[in-house]
Amino acid sequence: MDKIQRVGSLASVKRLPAYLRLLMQIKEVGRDIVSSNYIAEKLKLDAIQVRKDLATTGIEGKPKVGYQVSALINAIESFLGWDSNREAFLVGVGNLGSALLGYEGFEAHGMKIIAAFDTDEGKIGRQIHGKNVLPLDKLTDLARRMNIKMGIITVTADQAQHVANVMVAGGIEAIWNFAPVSLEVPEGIIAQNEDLSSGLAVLSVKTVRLLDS
Amino acid sequence: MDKIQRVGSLASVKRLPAYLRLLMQIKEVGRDIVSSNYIAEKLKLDAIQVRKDLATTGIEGKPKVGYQVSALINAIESFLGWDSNREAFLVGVGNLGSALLGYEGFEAHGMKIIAAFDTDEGKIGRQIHGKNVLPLDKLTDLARRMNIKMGIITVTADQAQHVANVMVAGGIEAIWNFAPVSLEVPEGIIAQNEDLSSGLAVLSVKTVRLLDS
DNA sequence: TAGATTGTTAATCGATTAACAATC
DNA sequence: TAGATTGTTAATCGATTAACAATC
Repeated sequence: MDKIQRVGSLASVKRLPAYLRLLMQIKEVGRDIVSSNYIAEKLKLDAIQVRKDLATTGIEGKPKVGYQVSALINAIESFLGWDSNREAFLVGVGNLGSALLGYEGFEAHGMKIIAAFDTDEGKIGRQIHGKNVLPLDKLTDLARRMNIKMGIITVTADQAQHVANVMVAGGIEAIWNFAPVSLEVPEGIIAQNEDLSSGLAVLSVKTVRLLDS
Repeated sequence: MDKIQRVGSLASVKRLPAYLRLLMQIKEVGRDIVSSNYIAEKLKLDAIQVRKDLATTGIEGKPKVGYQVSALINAIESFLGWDSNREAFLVGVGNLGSALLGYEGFEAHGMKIIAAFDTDEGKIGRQIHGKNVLPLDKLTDLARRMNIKMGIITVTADQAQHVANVMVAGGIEAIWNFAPVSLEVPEGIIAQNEDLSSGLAVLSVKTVRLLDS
């Protein structure tokens, strides 16, 4: 486990989706071979860094030639697990939750949201972007019966921990959390916090500093 | 400029919103003083790191006592520029764009979305979460006249660069980009990319590795 | 072969963590 | 005063960048 963790830094993993997108475009155009230099230039990264990042996926390029585009795509998708198809439940059908339900790109990322949950009677029973909205208290049982392993949380901060508990009770092992709280989850459960305000903070600071100078 | 950049790492800045949220809660409860240890415990961070992070905002605590909650809140808000009120334009009234238009928390972050733009005739002229949807080709002129300095991009990847160009032409200086592309912007313009697929990649890798072991 | 490109090993840089002095 | 807490200086760790060897 430790060895696997060490292979490929977290920062590398975060850049992989950008590589993947670029490679898809390159493939679309019909090119078979690509160099780290080309990728670096397009994504405004360092070529050495590109090679290091790609190496984490296990792919090998050919000196003087470059990387084979489709092999690279496969390697990245496989490394990320995006070639499989994991089913997910989403909880919290507010603005953001609805937006995620409507986003069609997730299937290309190996994830399919198959149902949504909420506690609001006005939302339960409706369909949003073709997905049924079910009562939250059905989640635990359904997740167990359908063997769902992934959950997405788009409720408010004060409800998020409760929702996480419900998910864990249902056997969900990976939680993508958009609520601005850090969740308490048992050992072995993975929680990834997606905090939009962090990004806004960075932008704000850069803006403030720019205007200062 | 270099000196200012060095003060406070990017990683520190990203954690500041979490401190701010916790401090708001603490203030709500009526507590006036807080220690770095308490904050660290609540947010599952290291106390030394908390003190380092807080120091970047310029605040000083008192040995043996701790930090004054309201002073800390003010310091963080001021450091981030969240005590001011910047007006922003949003472009791309799809699922995500609509969600952001409906998010009421931005005003607490010093940002107010005052209008939305799109190229879809079916959306132009409508209101979404109380905000008018205007034609994109009005943006440049309006941004100039209203002195708007911040833009949010929630269009698809292929449209994002064009929208960025339009924003820059309108005098917008800070762009919060949710499209999965890295934007080309002139010197002096700040573009912050918010790439959700990076987060999903991290979660995916952790999941894959977990299931492997 | 020569040149271009990969991949590895070493050096640098930045961020986190540790040790400890300062102080209310 | 003594103990608790901040703040600073040093050490460690991880990630990026540089140098260079390997190779098609």
